[in-house]
Amino acid sequence: MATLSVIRQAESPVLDAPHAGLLEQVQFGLAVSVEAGRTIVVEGDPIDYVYRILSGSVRLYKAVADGRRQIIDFLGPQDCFGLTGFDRHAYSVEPITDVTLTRYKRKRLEAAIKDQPELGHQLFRLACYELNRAQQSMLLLGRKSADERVASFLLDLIDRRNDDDRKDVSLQLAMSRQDIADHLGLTIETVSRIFTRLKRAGLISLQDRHTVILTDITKLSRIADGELYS
Amino acid sequence: MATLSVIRQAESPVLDAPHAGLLEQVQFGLAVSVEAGRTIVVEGDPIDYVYRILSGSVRLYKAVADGRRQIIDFLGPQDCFGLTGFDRHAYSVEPITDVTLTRYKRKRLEAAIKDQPELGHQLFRLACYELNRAQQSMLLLGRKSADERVASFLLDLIDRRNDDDRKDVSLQLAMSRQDIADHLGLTIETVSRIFTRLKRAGLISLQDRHTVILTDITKLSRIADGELYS
DNA sequence: CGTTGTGTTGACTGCACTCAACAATTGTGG
DNA sequence: CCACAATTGTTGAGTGCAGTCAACACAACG
Repeated sequence: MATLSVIRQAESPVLDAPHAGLLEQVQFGLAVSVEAGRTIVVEGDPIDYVYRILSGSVRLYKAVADGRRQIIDFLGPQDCFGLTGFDRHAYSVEPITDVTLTRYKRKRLEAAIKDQPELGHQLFRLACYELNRAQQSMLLLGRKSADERVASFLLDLIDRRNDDDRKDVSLQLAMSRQDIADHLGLTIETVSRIFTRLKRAGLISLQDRHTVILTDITKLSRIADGELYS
Repeated sequence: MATLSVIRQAESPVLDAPHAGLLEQVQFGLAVSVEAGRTIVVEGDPIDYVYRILSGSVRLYKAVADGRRQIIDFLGPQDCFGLTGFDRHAYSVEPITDVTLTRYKRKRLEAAIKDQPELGHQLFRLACYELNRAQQSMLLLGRKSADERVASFLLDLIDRRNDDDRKDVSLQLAMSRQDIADHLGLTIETVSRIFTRLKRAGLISLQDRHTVILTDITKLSRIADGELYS
């Protein structure tokens, strides 16, 4: 399991992103840090803690025996994970950059819900939000072409970025091409090819490997929604 | 939108399936019936009711502009739907057989949760359960071969069947091959081919088109988990 | 008994995968 | 700081799994 180094008792930052703010009021969180490459939780492990990201990004994934991997989601600052409603983790979690998190003892969190019904309601909303995301991904993985998947992925990143500037169309991809492929049900080669294809078509521009600028969001949206054939 | 004919005020049946029992205590449900082919709710519609199935089966699905369809899940008796945590339906729902449901006014349900925290907790567990299922489907759709998908599907049906007899290995498929295909991200032809392949391999036996008997669950499980190559 | 809908099987195609070489970037030790 | 190695990403050539198109089989139904 993971090696977590304790930094300090949590102090609550303030944000107003979609389902953010969650767990911020909870007093007993403990801040920890994990360096990239280590593991935070493993699929199937008993759930002792629930986590909230302070800085950095992580990937949640499920794996098959022979090494195949499906990345369920990427999470960034203010996002929470480890809450499954059951007593075992449904997925593994690894940092894709160095990460700092606040962790909350599950038992204490469950106790806190009894006193604060509003907290329970927030957790419910969070589960629903993730359910919606997962079901949207099912459509993507089951019925969309490779181009549609990549376009959807880029637009999703733009939408979710809890950034002040809604018009900003530049993205920092913290994750590798392999991660993107494992999230979209593709191979690195296919992802790479589609990036260059979108670039040649003038829909995106690649500054460096991890910086993408969406130069034609309208057309990208059409592709993502299956209204355009590339 | 749907045409629903009111039958009678709900009386609560008693069951102890995984997340069943839910909403049974709620007093104000109204029983309605929908015939196969009609629509119960449409993706994007405002949520006025939450539903619980009394008899029959339904499919939940998302659609793309050009007609492509991803079936999120099939639901049967005692299962609930329409609860998204937001104010619009995330998917469309259609019966695959004639169906009777109890429907609950959303507003009244939300009010009831305030008085009964336990009800809220149950809804949370339900959302988590569906989240787990959706994430499992992401792995299936993103990373599994056609054979693995079909094997997983059949085993999932066996597992979920709230039947007394755990050893029974016969299945009644209420849904069509097209439905199965749209659930597994395949085509009807591929589904059909794999059914006959599994039959020839002696893993299943097809009585008629809608009756499948799993004759080698062990091997099917190996296939589903990617430990076998056909 | 024909008609219509649903499922099966075959022949062929194509999108994304595999394999492989190369390019660019990052990291490491001298 | 450079040289080298290791990692990550890109591009090309060829393959294969699942899709497409098409014909046929079988039920269900009026």
